[in-house]
Amino acid sequence: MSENVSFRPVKTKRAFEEVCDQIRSAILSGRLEAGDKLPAERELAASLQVSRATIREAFRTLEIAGVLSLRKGVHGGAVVMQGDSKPITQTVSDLLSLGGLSLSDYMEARVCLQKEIIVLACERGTEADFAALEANIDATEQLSTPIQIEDRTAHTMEFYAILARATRNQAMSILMALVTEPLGYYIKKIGVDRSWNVAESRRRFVGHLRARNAEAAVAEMLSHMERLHTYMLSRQDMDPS
Amino acid sequence: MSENVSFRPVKTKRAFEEVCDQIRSAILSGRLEAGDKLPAERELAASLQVSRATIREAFRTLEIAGVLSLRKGVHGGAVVMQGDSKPITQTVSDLLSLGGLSLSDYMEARVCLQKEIIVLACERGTEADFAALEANIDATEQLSTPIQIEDRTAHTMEFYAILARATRNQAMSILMALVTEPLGYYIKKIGVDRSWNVAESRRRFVGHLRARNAEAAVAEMLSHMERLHTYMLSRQDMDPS
DNA sequence: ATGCTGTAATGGCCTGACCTTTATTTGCGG
DNA sequence: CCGCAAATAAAGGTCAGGCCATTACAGCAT
Repeated sequence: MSENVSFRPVKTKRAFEEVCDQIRSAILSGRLEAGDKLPAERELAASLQVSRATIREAFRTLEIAGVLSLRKGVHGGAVVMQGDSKPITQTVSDLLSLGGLSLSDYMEARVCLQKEIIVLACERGTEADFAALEANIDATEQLSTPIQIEDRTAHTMEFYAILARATRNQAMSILMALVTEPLGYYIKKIGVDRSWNVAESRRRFVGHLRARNAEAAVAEMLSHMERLHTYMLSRQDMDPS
Repeated sequence: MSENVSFRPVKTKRAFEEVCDQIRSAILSGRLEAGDKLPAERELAASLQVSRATIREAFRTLEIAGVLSLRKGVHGGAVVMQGDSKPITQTVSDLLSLGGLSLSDYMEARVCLQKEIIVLACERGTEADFAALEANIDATEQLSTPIQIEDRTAHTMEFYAILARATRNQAMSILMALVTEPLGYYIKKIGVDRSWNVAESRRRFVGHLRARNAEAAVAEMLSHMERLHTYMLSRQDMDPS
């Protein structure tokens, strides 16, 4: 049974990682919670007997992970954040730009997830949600000039965020953000399909939601996604122009 | 129309963020790609006219994000990684421990996602996939002592990873990892339900997959998840003992 | 009250040094 | 000539100490 002895990979832990772990475990154990302020860099460095640079690298790590927020000035410092889903989308964006994910896989996953979200949104969405969706469509329609493409993209992403919020499930919102965020990346890369007005499709979509007709809403979304996918595939090997 | 002027939030960009952006845009534009090695810290510091500490903070940021890998020693340095989904799961873990996500929301999202994955796995899974799942079940069954709980958890997570791989969609694998990873967190926190043998349920599940019977597989998974959810709810306010 | 100014605390950044790890090169002995 | 050990060099990891920029607040003047 000598194979059964569980060796674990050698990892010479770097000092700043040790600091990270201590802070993370303090949060896990409840000794620290959202809103709490950590000691100043200089104090922590002294009490943990490491240099300030090490503390800073640890803080940086936790800041990027969305665990801490660093503020300057007197009475500033490192405070424990509420959970934040932004770091996740940055990570997904990195994954895409590194080619770890193909367009087809991404689109398929997006469709699958949205199907589930639509079903939940149909069950639980309120009139306020639907009105917010329509207001978003109206606002998006106003932004038609090429210069406003960034604002327009932001609005489109907001549309999906509102839809996800209608599920009343925060995990769904995070997953939706995850699969929506790459949109910005692709739009920057290959532009938008200006030959088609999506507002009309979205209005029909919201209509189906309001009628609690999940099947029709899914179908509407599917046709939109297929069109989008085709367009993207046709341009994915082109340079941004 | 003075409201239409698009002000943007003041963000005094920190030096290390500027460095990060330059590296990221180098990757985006293709001037850097997976496997490439960046200049040494001291060189980069000189050429960007910032201090080495700033370069290090930038590298740290990108390392946490899974973009770079730092290696010591001569001929070490920062190399651009392939896309890696590990950083994402760490982020999700942080989100959970910060209370940004409730158990119920998490479980519901997990069920929704797995439904879609099961459908795809039923369509595309090969006999090799099913055999791998069964081998995993066998291996998990061997690990029954309390001491082996960590290995057991690892095997369980591997089970879901294999299942996701059967979809032949990498995005699905990432999403699956995302919703599976918190399992380890919860198991550490509230322990496992030892009163029930999951192996049997999993074997039935694989049987349904092999028969390409997605409906039955989903039903089997649902009953497992409901049991798990009930158990977790009943213990989520207890201390780990 | 209002508004300005000074001051202290804190993160952001810099310089320069030394330690640790790692791969190569050197050199000695067989 | 070969092989292994010791020296070397290059790179990340850490440390120490300092200055700058930002911020909040107290106290003063209007």
